[in-house]
Amino acid sequence: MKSLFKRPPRNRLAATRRSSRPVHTQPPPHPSLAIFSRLCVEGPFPAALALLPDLAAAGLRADPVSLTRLVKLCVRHGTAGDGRLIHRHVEAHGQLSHYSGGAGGGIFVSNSLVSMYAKFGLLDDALRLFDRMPERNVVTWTTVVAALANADGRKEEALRFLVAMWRDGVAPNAYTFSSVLGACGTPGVLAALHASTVKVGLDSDVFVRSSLIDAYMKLGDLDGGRRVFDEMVTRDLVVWNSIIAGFAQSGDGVGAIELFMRMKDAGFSANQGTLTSVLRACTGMVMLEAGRQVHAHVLKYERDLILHNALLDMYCKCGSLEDAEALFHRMPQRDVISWSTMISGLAQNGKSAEALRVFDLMKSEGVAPNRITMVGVLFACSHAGLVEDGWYYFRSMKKLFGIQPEREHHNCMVDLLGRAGKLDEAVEFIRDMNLEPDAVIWRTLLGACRMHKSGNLAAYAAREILKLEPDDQGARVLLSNTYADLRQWTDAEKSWKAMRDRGMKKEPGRSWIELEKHVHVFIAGDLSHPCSDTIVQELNRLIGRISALGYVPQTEFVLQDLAIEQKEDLLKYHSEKMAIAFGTMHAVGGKPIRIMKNLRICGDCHAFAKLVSKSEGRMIIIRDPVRFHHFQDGACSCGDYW
DNA sequence: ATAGGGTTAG
Repeated sequence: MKSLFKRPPRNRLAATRRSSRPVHTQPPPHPSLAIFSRLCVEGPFPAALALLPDLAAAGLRADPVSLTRLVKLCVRHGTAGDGRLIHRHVEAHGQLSHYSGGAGGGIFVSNSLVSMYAKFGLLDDALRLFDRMPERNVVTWTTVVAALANADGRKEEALRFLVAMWRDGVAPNAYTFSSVLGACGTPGVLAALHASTVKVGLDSDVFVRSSLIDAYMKLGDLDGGRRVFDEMVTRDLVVWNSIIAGFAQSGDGVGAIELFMRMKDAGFSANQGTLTSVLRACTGMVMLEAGRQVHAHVLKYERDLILHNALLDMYCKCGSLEDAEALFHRMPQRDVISWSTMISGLAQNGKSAEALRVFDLMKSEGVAPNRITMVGVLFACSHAGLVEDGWYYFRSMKKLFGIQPEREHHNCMVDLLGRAGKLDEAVEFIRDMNLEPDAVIWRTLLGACRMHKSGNLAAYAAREILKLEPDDQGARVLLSNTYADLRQWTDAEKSWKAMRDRGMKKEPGRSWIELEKHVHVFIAGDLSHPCSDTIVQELNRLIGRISALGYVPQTEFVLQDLAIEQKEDLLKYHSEKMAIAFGTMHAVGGKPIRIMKNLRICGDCHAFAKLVSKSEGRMIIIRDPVRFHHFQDGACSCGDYW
């Protein structure tokens, strides 16, 4: 150590040759600085922090290594105030340039301060310091780019900073690319950035790859993500997690689970992130049994809230409220998402009163609701016909919780009023709201009109939808049928022609059912399932049994112009009926039959399921895109109100 | 001194 402070013997060749680095002359540090440095290494750290203002007042500069170490400690302990204190020392007497210049490791200090501000979410402070720095290197730029890419609503800025750094002559590295790829808002930008990574030879970096996969998937380009994944030779766990998450999030639960199996074959074991995505895949496919298996692995991670929330949601969306509630009460911590999940889960499963009780409990525990919580609360009101409560929550959410009602909340209100048969009020609500109504709102109104058989208003809503989305086939079909019902044949003919001209095809109804951890898909009118013959036999048997209970096919649910026999045939092979028949054929023990479908259940299938639950003495649970139907002993949890 | 993957609604 001592030699550091001695001038090197200039005239002795051996000595100069031995040291490859130039040796600087340095005076011994001021005693206060020496104490400060020691405190930064050995602690107590508050004492080191307390010393900073005195050092600055005495015009003394703390050494960069110690300061950087202190900044890191502030980040670790979450003490942003202390971070600011260090920043003040750095800026005292105009010394910022010393702590952000290239030589002597000074820039490490400023970079760590920028990073500190970013980690505390104090982005504007980070940017202010960034602007004041006389020099910036790739780390400085990357820190800011990453912070902007991760903050919501500032993705374009992240891209602008990337361009600016490029122009400033600082080349992005793998850190920069892996951060900025998440900020791509369009396929074009992503393609350009992907090309850049190739050009600078960084596209084989695993961090860059996993970000690429994630970016493609988030933009809905599953094939793009898959291509990057397939091209990889060495994958790590995060890469696997990225692709699995991408599939799970885009609704391909089967694909996600297949990849998960491959991941295990490749010798990786799941971590919390993997399990969360696998649970989401199970949730999407209503794979309760598979989800339960995952639950066994979740037990190791008792403190992981995200994972537990995913598990909770899986039980809710698989219609198993007993499991959901048991888990909810056992969870060591609960955050807004846990509460929101439970509230929506109860509401969707027809337990609105309980959902509102849980909401009260949430408030009494001091957890602040967010806008998604309020969607669940309003949903609960609307599906229980609690018009007054709904109005109350809608009107007071701003004042009570500081949440401004947005589009989704207005939509809930239209649903609330419409469902309750207050169609005029719903229309009035749409007219008076401060937002321009979109197709979603009109579709909600349309649903209410159908429920309450209000033909004229339905046609009005359908026309509004078609103004905004001319290809909405549901609205088009409904409009044609309304005209037909009203015997307005010219209009009906015009509407049918419009459909033919657009070559519109109805999205086929699909139902999924899990059997022994495999998912079987049924498509309306498609008899290509390997067991189709026996399924048709079983369907006939069920129809025979429920006919005795009064079942008559309700052909008005076929929105096509066909002969009655053809309509009956179409009805008979609705996907959920086939799935129910498949379920009753393979029924074991007293387990409910669980089915998920992509469209909302039609009135005929609803009646069918109710009667089958009675004739077969078995519970049937059907999840449609919006809510659940628990059929038991001839009745449904939705109270025939959906 | 800088980086990638996971949860609620519609």
